[in-house]
Amino acid sequence: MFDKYLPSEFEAKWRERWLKADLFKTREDEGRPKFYGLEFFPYPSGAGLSVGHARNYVPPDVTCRMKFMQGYNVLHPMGFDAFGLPAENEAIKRKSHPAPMIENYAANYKRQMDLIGIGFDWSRTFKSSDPSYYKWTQWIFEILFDRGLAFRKLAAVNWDPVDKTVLADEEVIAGRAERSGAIVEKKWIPQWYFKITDYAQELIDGLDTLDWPDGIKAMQRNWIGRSEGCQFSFAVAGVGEKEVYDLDSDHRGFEKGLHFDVFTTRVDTIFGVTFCVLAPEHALLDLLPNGPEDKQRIAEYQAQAKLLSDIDRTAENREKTGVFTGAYAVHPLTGKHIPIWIADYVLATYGTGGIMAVPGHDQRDFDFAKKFSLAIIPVIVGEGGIAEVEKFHAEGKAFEPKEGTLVNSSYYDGQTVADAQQNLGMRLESEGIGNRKIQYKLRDWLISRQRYWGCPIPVIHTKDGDEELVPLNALPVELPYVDHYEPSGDGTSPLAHIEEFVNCVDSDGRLAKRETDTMGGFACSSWYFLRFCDPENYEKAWSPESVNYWMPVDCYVGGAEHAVMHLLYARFWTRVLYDAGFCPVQEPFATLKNQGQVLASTPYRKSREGERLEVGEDGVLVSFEEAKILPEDDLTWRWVRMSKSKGNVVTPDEAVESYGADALRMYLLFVAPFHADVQWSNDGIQGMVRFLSRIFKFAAEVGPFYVSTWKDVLPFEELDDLSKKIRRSTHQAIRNCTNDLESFGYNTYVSWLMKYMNELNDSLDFARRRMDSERVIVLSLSEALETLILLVSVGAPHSADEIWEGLGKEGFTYHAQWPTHIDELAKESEVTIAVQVNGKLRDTLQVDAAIDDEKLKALAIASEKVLVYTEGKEVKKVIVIPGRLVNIVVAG
RNA sequence: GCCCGGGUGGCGAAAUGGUAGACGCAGAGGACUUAAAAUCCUUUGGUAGCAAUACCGUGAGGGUUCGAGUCCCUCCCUGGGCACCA
Repeated sequence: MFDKYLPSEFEAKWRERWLKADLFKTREDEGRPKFYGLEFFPYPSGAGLSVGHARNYVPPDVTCRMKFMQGYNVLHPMGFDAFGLPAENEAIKRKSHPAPMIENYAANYKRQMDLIGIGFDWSRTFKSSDPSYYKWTQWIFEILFDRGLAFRKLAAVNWDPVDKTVLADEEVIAGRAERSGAIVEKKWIPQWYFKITDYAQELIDGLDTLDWPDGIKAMQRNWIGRSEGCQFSFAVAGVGEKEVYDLDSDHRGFEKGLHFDVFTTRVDTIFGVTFCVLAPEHALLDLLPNGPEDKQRIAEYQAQAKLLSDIDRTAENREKTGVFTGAYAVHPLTGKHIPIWIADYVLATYGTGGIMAVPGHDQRDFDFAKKFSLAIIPVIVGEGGIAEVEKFHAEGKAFEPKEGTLVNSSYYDGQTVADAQQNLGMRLESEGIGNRKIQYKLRDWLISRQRYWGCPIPVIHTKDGDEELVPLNALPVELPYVDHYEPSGDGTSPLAHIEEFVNCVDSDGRLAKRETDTMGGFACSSWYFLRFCDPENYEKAWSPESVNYWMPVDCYVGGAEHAVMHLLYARFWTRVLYDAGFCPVQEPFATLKNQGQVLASTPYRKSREGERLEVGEDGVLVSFEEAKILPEDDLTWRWVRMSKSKGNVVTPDEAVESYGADALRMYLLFVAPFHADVQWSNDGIQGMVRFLSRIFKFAAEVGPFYVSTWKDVLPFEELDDLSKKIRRSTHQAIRNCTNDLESFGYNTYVSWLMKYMNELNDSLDFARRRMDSERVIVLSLSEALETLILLVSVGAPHSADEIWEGLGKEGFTYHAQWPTHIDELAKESEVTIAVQVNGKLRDTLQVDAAIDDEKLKALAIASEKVLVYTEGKEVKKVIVIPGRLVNIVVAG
C-alpha cells in the first residue's frame, strides 16, 4: 500500500476495473427503495468539459454513490442534447456535418466524465439526435397536436438575422439574440407553437408541491406573470352605441356597436380614465369612424412602429410616441366621450392590445398625457390627501399607491382601493360590461426553427391546405443526411430545398408536401428524463412499468440559467403526458438544486473610441497573451463564467494530470457551498493532495494491524479511554458526514472528514505503542480505518478502492454497506459549558455530559471569574441550556 | 421600477436563537535536511498588555430577547432574473 496519494499510480486502473465490472449498471432489485439522480442534459461542445462542468457532476455522483451503498436502486444516467443551433453553427464553421462532429464531442465528454470518476450507467446513454430517440420526440409532438396543443399560425416572430432563424421569447435578451447577440428583427412567418398558455395556472400551482430553490420558483411565477383584474368593453362613440346614462339613473340599455376590450388590474381607478390607447397593430383601427386625415396619420404611425426593433422600442427612458385616432370611446360608467389614441407603449401581444389610461395613477399614462396635453384626474388619495397627489404630479410622477381612498369617483368616493376593486368588479359583471379576469404574461411556446439540425416536425401539408400527422408506423421522419444545410435566410428551412424530403403523399395517396421546419432543441430536452427509464424500448417511448418505478427524478441538478426555459417546458410536457395517460407524475423533478458557477479570472481592456460593446459589457475581452503586453491601467481582470469563447476554460484533464481525480473531486466539493459561485484557482487543491496523503499514511500504518472481523469482536462497553475516544470520533464522523450529504452539505462533509482524520492522527500518537498488546485499541482502529475509507469512498473513490484492496478486501467499496452510527458511541462524555453573565461570556467549564441542571447552575455561580461580575448584585434569573451554556442574569 | 439571492478574518468558508470564525488556503516561527521540496510541530480577527486578561468585532442604524451572524423594521452595497405586461 502506498503511504501517500499517488494518483497516477492507481486512478486509471480503478476506472478500468469499474468499467469491466459494470459497476454502475442500474440495479432494479425488488424490495429496495429507488433513487433517480439526474443532471441537466448537456450539449457536448467542442471545448470539452471545464472544471465548472465537473462541479456540476461530482456532487450528485457523491450522493448517488452513497444512496447505492445505503441499499437504494440508483438510476444515474447521462446522455447528450445533440440537436440545435450551437452544433449546427459550429459544423458550418468547420465545414463538416454536425452528426459525426457531435459524435466526437460526445465521446470526449464521456471520456472526461469517466476521467473524474463519475458513476454513470452508460448502458442507458443516447443522443437527442439519434433517430431511435427523436422518433419519440415526434410521437410526443403528435400527442400535443391531437390534443390541440400544437398549432400553426402566422405571426410576427423574433428573427435572428445572424443565425437566420426564429427564436423563442425566452431566447431573446433585451432585444438581442441570446446566442448570436444580433439585434432581433420582426418577421411574419407561419410558425408552429405549443399551447403552453393552456397550462399557465397549473404550472403556477404545481410549484407549491416542489422542493426547488425559491429563486427558481419565483422566476417561473414571474415569467408566467399572473395578474388578476377586470376586462371590459369601451363602445366607440358614434357607431351604434346607445346613448349613455349617468350614474344615478338606473336605466341600463347598453347596446354594443363597435367596441374594444381593455384589461386592467386597477379597476378602482376607472373614474380617472381620460383617454384610451390601442396598440398600433390593433384590428379595430381600420374600422374607426374618423376622417381620411386621421387614417393617414394612423397609417404613418403604424409604418413607423413596424420599422422599430424591439430593442429600440423598449429602450430605456424612451419618449412616449403616439397619435390621436380622431375617434372617441364612451366611458362605460360616466358616459363621457374620451379620445382614442394609438401608441407603441401598448403591446398587441399582451391582454387585449388596448388599455384604459389613468394618467393620474400610472406613470406611463402620465408621461403620455403630459406629452400630448391630455386631462389628468386624480381619483386615489393616500394619507397626504389631494395635496400629496398634486405634489407627485408637479414632480412629474404619477401617484401609484397600493392602498388609499377613492375621490372624484361618484358614489365610490371614500371607499378603499380594495373595496372599490371588489365593488366595481361586481358592478361591471352585473351590468354585462365586463368581467373579472386573470391575465398571464406567458405566451405560447414557439417551436419552429428554420434550420437543418433539429428534430423534423412530423406533419404533412395536403393539397387542400390541411395538416396531417405522419402515422406512427412511419415515424421517425428522418432527417436527410445532406452536404449542404446552410440556412437560406429567406425564412424557409434548408429542408425545403431538398425535394426527396419535401415531396410525399398524404393519407389518401395524393401528392403532398412535408413540413420542413424543425423543432427547437428545447423540445428534445423536455422528455429525456422519461426515456432514461427505458432507453432501449423500440416498441414504445417507454414502458409504463419503467416510469411508474423510476419517476419522478428524486434529485435534479443543474444551473439556474434554465429557470424559465428547459425547466418550464419539461414541466409542461410532463403534465401533457400525464393528462394523456402516459406518465404517472405531473411534476418530473421532485427536488431541484442549482450548483454555483465556476468563474475564471479573465482579462478585459477599456474600450477604444467608437468601439461597439457587447450587451452588458463595459470592456472588451482580450486573450491572456494580449493581456501580458497591455499596459496595466488599460486592463481589468474580471470573474466571469468559463467558456470557450472567453478562452478562460480550465479543463478537468489539466487538474487531473497535476493533482489527480480524487483531489479535484474533493476540492470541488470542499471549495464552497454547492449553490455558491466559485472563483477558480489552483491554490486550494494542494490542500486536498495533503489530506488524501494523510489518509494513505494512516492506512499504511494501521493497515498491518487491521482486523477485518472487528465488528464481531469489538466490545460495546468496557472500553478504555483511548478506544472510547477513537470510537467516538468514528461515530460522530459517520453521523455528521451522512447528515450533511443528505442535505447537500458537501463542503462540510469534507470538513468533517478532515476533522475525523485529525482526531485519528492524534489518537494514533497515543495508540502507537499500545497496538502490539492491546487488542481493543487495534479493533477500534480497525473500525476507524474501515469507516474512514467508506466515508471517503464517495468523494475519493479511486483512493478508497486502492486502500480497500491494500487491506486485503475483495471487490469495490461501492459494494460495501454505508456505515451507520450508534448514538451511544457518538456521545461526548465531557462537555464544555459556556458561562455568561448578562449574555457576556465570562468563563467556560469542563463538566461531565450527564451533569444535572442544578449542579451545573451551582458550579457556574461559584466560578471565580463569574463572581467578579456578580459580587454584591442580585441574581435575577439563571438560564441553563443543557450541554451548552449557563447565563446568569444580574441586576444593575 | 418589480421579484429573488448575498454581504462574517488576508482568502474560501462554518455556526437547530446559545462559547462567532469549525474545516481549509495563505502567512509567520520552528524541527528534519549540506540545501531545497515534501513532511511534521507551533502560531495567526482587531486594539491594549510581558502576561493573566480586558475591550471591540458578522455592511449601517434601530427593535424583540436572559442571549441575535441567525428573528423583525429602515437603509446602504452587491450578484441575478423580469421589465412600457396595463
